[in-house]
Amino acid sequence: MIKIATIKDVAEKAGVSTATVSHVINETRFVSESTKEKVIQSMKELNYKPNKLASSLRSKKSNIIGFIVPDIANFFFTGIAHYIEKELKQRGYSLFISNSDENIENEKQQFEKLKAHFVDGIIVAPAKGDHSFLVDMNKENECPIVFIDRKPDNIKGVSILVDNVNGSYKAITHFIEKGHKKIGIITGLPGITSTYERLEGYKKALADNNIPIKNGYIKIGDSRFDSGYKLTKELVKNTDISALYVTNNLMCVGAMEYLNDKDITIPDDIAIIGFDDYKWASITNPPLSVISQPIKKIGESTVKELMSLIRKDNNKKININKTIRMKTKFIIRESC
Amino acid sequence: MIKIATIKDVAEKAGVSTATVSHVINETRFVSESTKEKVIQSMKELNYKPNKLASSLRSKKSNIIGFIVPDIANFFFTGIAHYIEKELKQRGYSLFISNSDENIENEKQQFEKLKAHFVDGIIVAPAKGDHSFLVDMNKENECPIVFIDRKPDNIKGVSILVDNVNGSYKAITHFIEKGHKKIGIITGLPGITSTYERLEGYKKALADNNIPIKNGYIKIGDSRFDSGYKLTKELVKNTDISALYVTNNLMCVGAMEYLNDKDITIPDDIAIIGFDDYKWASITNPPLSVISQPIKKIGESTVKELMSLIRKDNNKKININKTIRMKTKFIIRESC
DNA sequence: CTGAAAGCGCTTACAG
DNA sequence: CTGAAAGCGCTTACAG
Repeated sequence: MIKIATIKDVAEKAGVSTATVSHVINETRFVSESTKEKVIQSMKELNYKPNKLASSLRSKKSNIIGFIVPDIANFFFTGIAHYIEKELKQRGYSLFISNSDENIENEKQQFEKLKAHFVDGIIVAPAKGDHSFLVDMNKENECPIVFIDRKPDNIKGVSILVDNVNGSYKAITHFIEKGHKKIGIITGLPGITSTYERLEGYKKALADNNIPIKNGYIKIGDSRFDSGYKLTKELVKNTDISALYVTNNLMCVGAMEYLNDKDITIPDDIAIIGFDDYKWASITNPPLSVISQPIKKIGESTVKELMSLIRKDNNKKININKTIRMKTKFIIRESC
Repeated sequence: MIKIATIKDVAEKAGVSTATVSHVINETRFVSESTKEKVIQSMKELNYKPNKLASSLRSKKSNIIGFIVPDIANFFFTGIAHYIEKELKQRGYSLFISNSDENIENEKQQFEKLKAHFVDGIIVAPAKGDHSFLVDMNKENECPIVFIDRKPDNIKGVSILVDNVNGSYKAITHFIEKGHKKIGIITGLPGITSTYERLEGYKKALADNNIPIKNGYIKIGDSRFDSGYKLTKELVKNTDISALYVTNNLMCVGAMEYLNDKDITIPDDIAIIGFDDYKWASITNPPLSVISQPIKKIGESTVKELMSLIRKDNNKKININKTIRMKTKFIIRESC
């Protein structure tokens, strides 16, 4: 274990002060060419790497952005993460992703950990639950936050969401146009804005077409594969639905698996529309129609908003309340 | 922006030294009940949260583990990440995931960033390229590393891999038993051990069955959807294969999409076997046969090995060289 | 054009 | 049983 070089070592070797070394590294004040050269030379010889931790401790900046996802195994979030990371990199930031597992306690811990490391901003798809801890946090230690996919109740902030109501509306209207009247829905976790909104769109489309809303057709899932399977089974056994709308990708796979298992033909016996598009949605049996979210645009827009928050001075940030809605697209394949 | 409480504030309020507060927090030496109570009370009143950054700077420990994945949008890695995070959490660690995008320069940067934040260990699926920077890094600043999925050339360390050769062997043998002799393969990125090994298994199975290896049947991909599509097209147009083995999940989706697009029936016209199992592999047209990796076990085993490295004293770590091979499973569905 | 020095918020030998 | 103080490796007003 060789001693690792510090800024002091570099300063001594170059015969300058640590201040000068620091300014050479960060380009934070003018340094004459000749001393600059000496410093750079010394850094090379010592193989010096600035310790970011110490630097963050002092400057309260890290060039790191945190992204708290509710499910690291959900393609939707990792797809967005991919684009966020790309955008961030261009601007000199790194992205650290962590997984709350849809648990507000985990999420809170991760917020604290991230803040303790002086991340310059946090992107979060908030789990269900009371987020009032955020206002306390931000009182003490301002850190820009952007909400994504959903937003917490009663908390101001900027959110990048999708036109969930309209997305559902398009799907259900399509079913109706095809003659369906008995349309089931499997929603995501309750207590999340996107769940609520997607259900709203379903109800609105039915109401606008004078089709009564039947509670038996509405199933509340947990966004995982298994509940998609199980709830589809319940709908098939207990109701006479001819169409099914599943508002989350993993549950939709579960739904299709059940229908395939039971040799229920899609779309002839039951038509189906899912949420979120993926490469594999084209090769399912039959190819799946979906309401698709613009993950690239979501990623880009998220970074853009975050950057503008980071650049603003602290006083202005607290009261920003802004919701951006991105457009969903209805991709019709063969399942409906 | 309220002033955030520090350990000094707590110490003053409680009428003790910062040393005592620190020891109460970390339980690092005995503190009498009465003073302990005073300290805890003061912490509560001030809503004190220890600054982990400062603590890490001093103690060189963070309770954070870094995970560098080569593709954040690949279900295989995020599936593993899910289990790693779960295991780590039980042991009091947090997981920060970052994405190298199969680029060694990115990976190196992320290593540095992670180390600069005194992560207690790093898990990495190394990108293609020269990893000698790792030995320099570890000379200066020892940090346990576990390699996963692949391992870098000429670098000692512990690796959690899968029996790739055998996995391929099983797939190809199955094809041969079904009467196939013209078997194509699409591999992942060159320069990665798993790619090499999976190709080896393919060649070995052919050789053991006295089937000549034809270079025209071997296509080198880049692990992404598009190359799966494109290379399948090339194989179909330029060769007479009756079976296709795709050694990566995203490329396999591309391959199936091409075959479906061209109405080439699976498995009658061309049989297909993929790598990695997913929920959606059961609902493709037809359901996909795959060589499945035990992602849960991989995650668990990775954390176990990492923990034992963290606990060992530094001198012993450097020379550890150990490879663990997990078993793949051949899941036969209807595509072969 | 550059330096001396305080300070970020902790931990930890040393001392009693 | 506890404290005074050095120090982790940086940044940054202040001063000249």
